[in-house]
Amino acid sequence: MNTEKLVKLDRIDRKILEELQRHGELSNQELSERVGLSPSPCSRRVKALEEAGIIVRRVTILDHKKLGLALTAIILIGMDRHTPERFEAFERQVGEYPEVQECYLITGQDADYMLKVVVPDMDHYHEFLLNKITRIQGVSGVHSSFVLRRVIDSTALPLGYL
Amino acid sequence: MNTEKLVKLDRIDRKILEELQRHGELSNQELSERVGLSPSPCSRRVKALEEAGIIVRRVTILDHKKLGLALTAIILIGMDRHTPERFEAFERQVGEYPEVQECYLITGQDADYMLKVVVPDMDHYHEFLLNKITRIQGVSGVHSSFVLRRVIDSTALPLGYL
DNA sequence: GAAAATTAGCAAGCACATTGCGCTTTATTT
DNA sequence: AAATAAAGCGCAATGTGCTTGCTAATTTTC
Repeated sequence: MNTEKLVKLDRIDRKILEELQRHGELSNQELSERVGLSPSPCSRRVKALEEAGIIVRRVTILDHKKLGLALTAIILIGMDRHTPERFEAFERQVGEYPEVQECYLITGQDADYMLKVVVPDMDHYHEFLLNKITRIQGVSGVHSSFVLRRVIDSTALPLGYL
Repeated sequence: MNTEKLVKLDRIDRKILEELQRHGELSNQELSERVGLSPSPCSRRVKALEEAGIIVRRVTILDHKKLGLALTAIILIGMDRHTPERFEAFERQVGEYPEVQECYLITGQDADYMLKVVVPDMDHYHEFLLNKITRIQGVSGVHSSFVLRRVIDSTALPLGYL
């Protein structure tokens, strides 16, 4: 199984992860200084963390407003029937839409899925909802909320529990 | 103002952003090949995109399961009074908690804030809710949902609208 | 259609990442 | 507790990739 949480992380590994999850642009040289190591063992540790699958990938965060993507919506979706076929079809379809940044199957009586969707404006959102979401088989209830302000928008995990 | 959406992006810029927002680890050399450019102008374009603020930052995505952070919760929170003081205090407090990955002020009658929270397990979640969230002045309603499965978990923006 | 400005490509210099190796430190075993 | 084994750090060298100046070509503007 892939459940190899046997990977032991010491204090320096945690420091490396803490730095990298916020500053992915750091050079190995600067990273090594921040964690109190010389470049070579630092490079080796990062490589090991990648191979262990703890470091999954690197991404670049873009400014949505400057790209004309001003509207972020949170959509709660309920399904009519809770069958595997319904869920599979929904997930396959939703995966085709680049507007969907996040899609989670969640607990709760109100909804089955929570989506985070990014579009230029309300017109485009309306169109997205009508032509894409509500057309998917099995979607029975849809509740939209809109993001007024991004108080916290991070990808960092809490490493204090390790 | 910072509302300089006057930044003109041609086809190559869009290609660069499309690649980088999914593959932040790409070397400039490989990126230049993918977008059909030689290394030097590619490097210059990336630098320009950074200086224009379109590229905000680079981050590293970690595997939460391998780090023993198996529980992700979606929390909808309602406030008793909709005063600026209440909101400011709430946001300041929430910003102190590393478990909170996302916090949005949202529209809707059911809730004022939506939070995405990452913790090791249900025990820790319970503790987090009791000792941290419900202790914040003004929090009146709290509704928790838990992520059963991550269907889509991306940071990529839809660049097709540009 | 001509001039100006922007941008690509080349080459060189430079910085950085990486690998091998000896040494120190930590862990293990008797 | 001593000796041996194992893991990890740092140094130095090599190789790769990034970046900057300059010329040529392309695109844009008047």
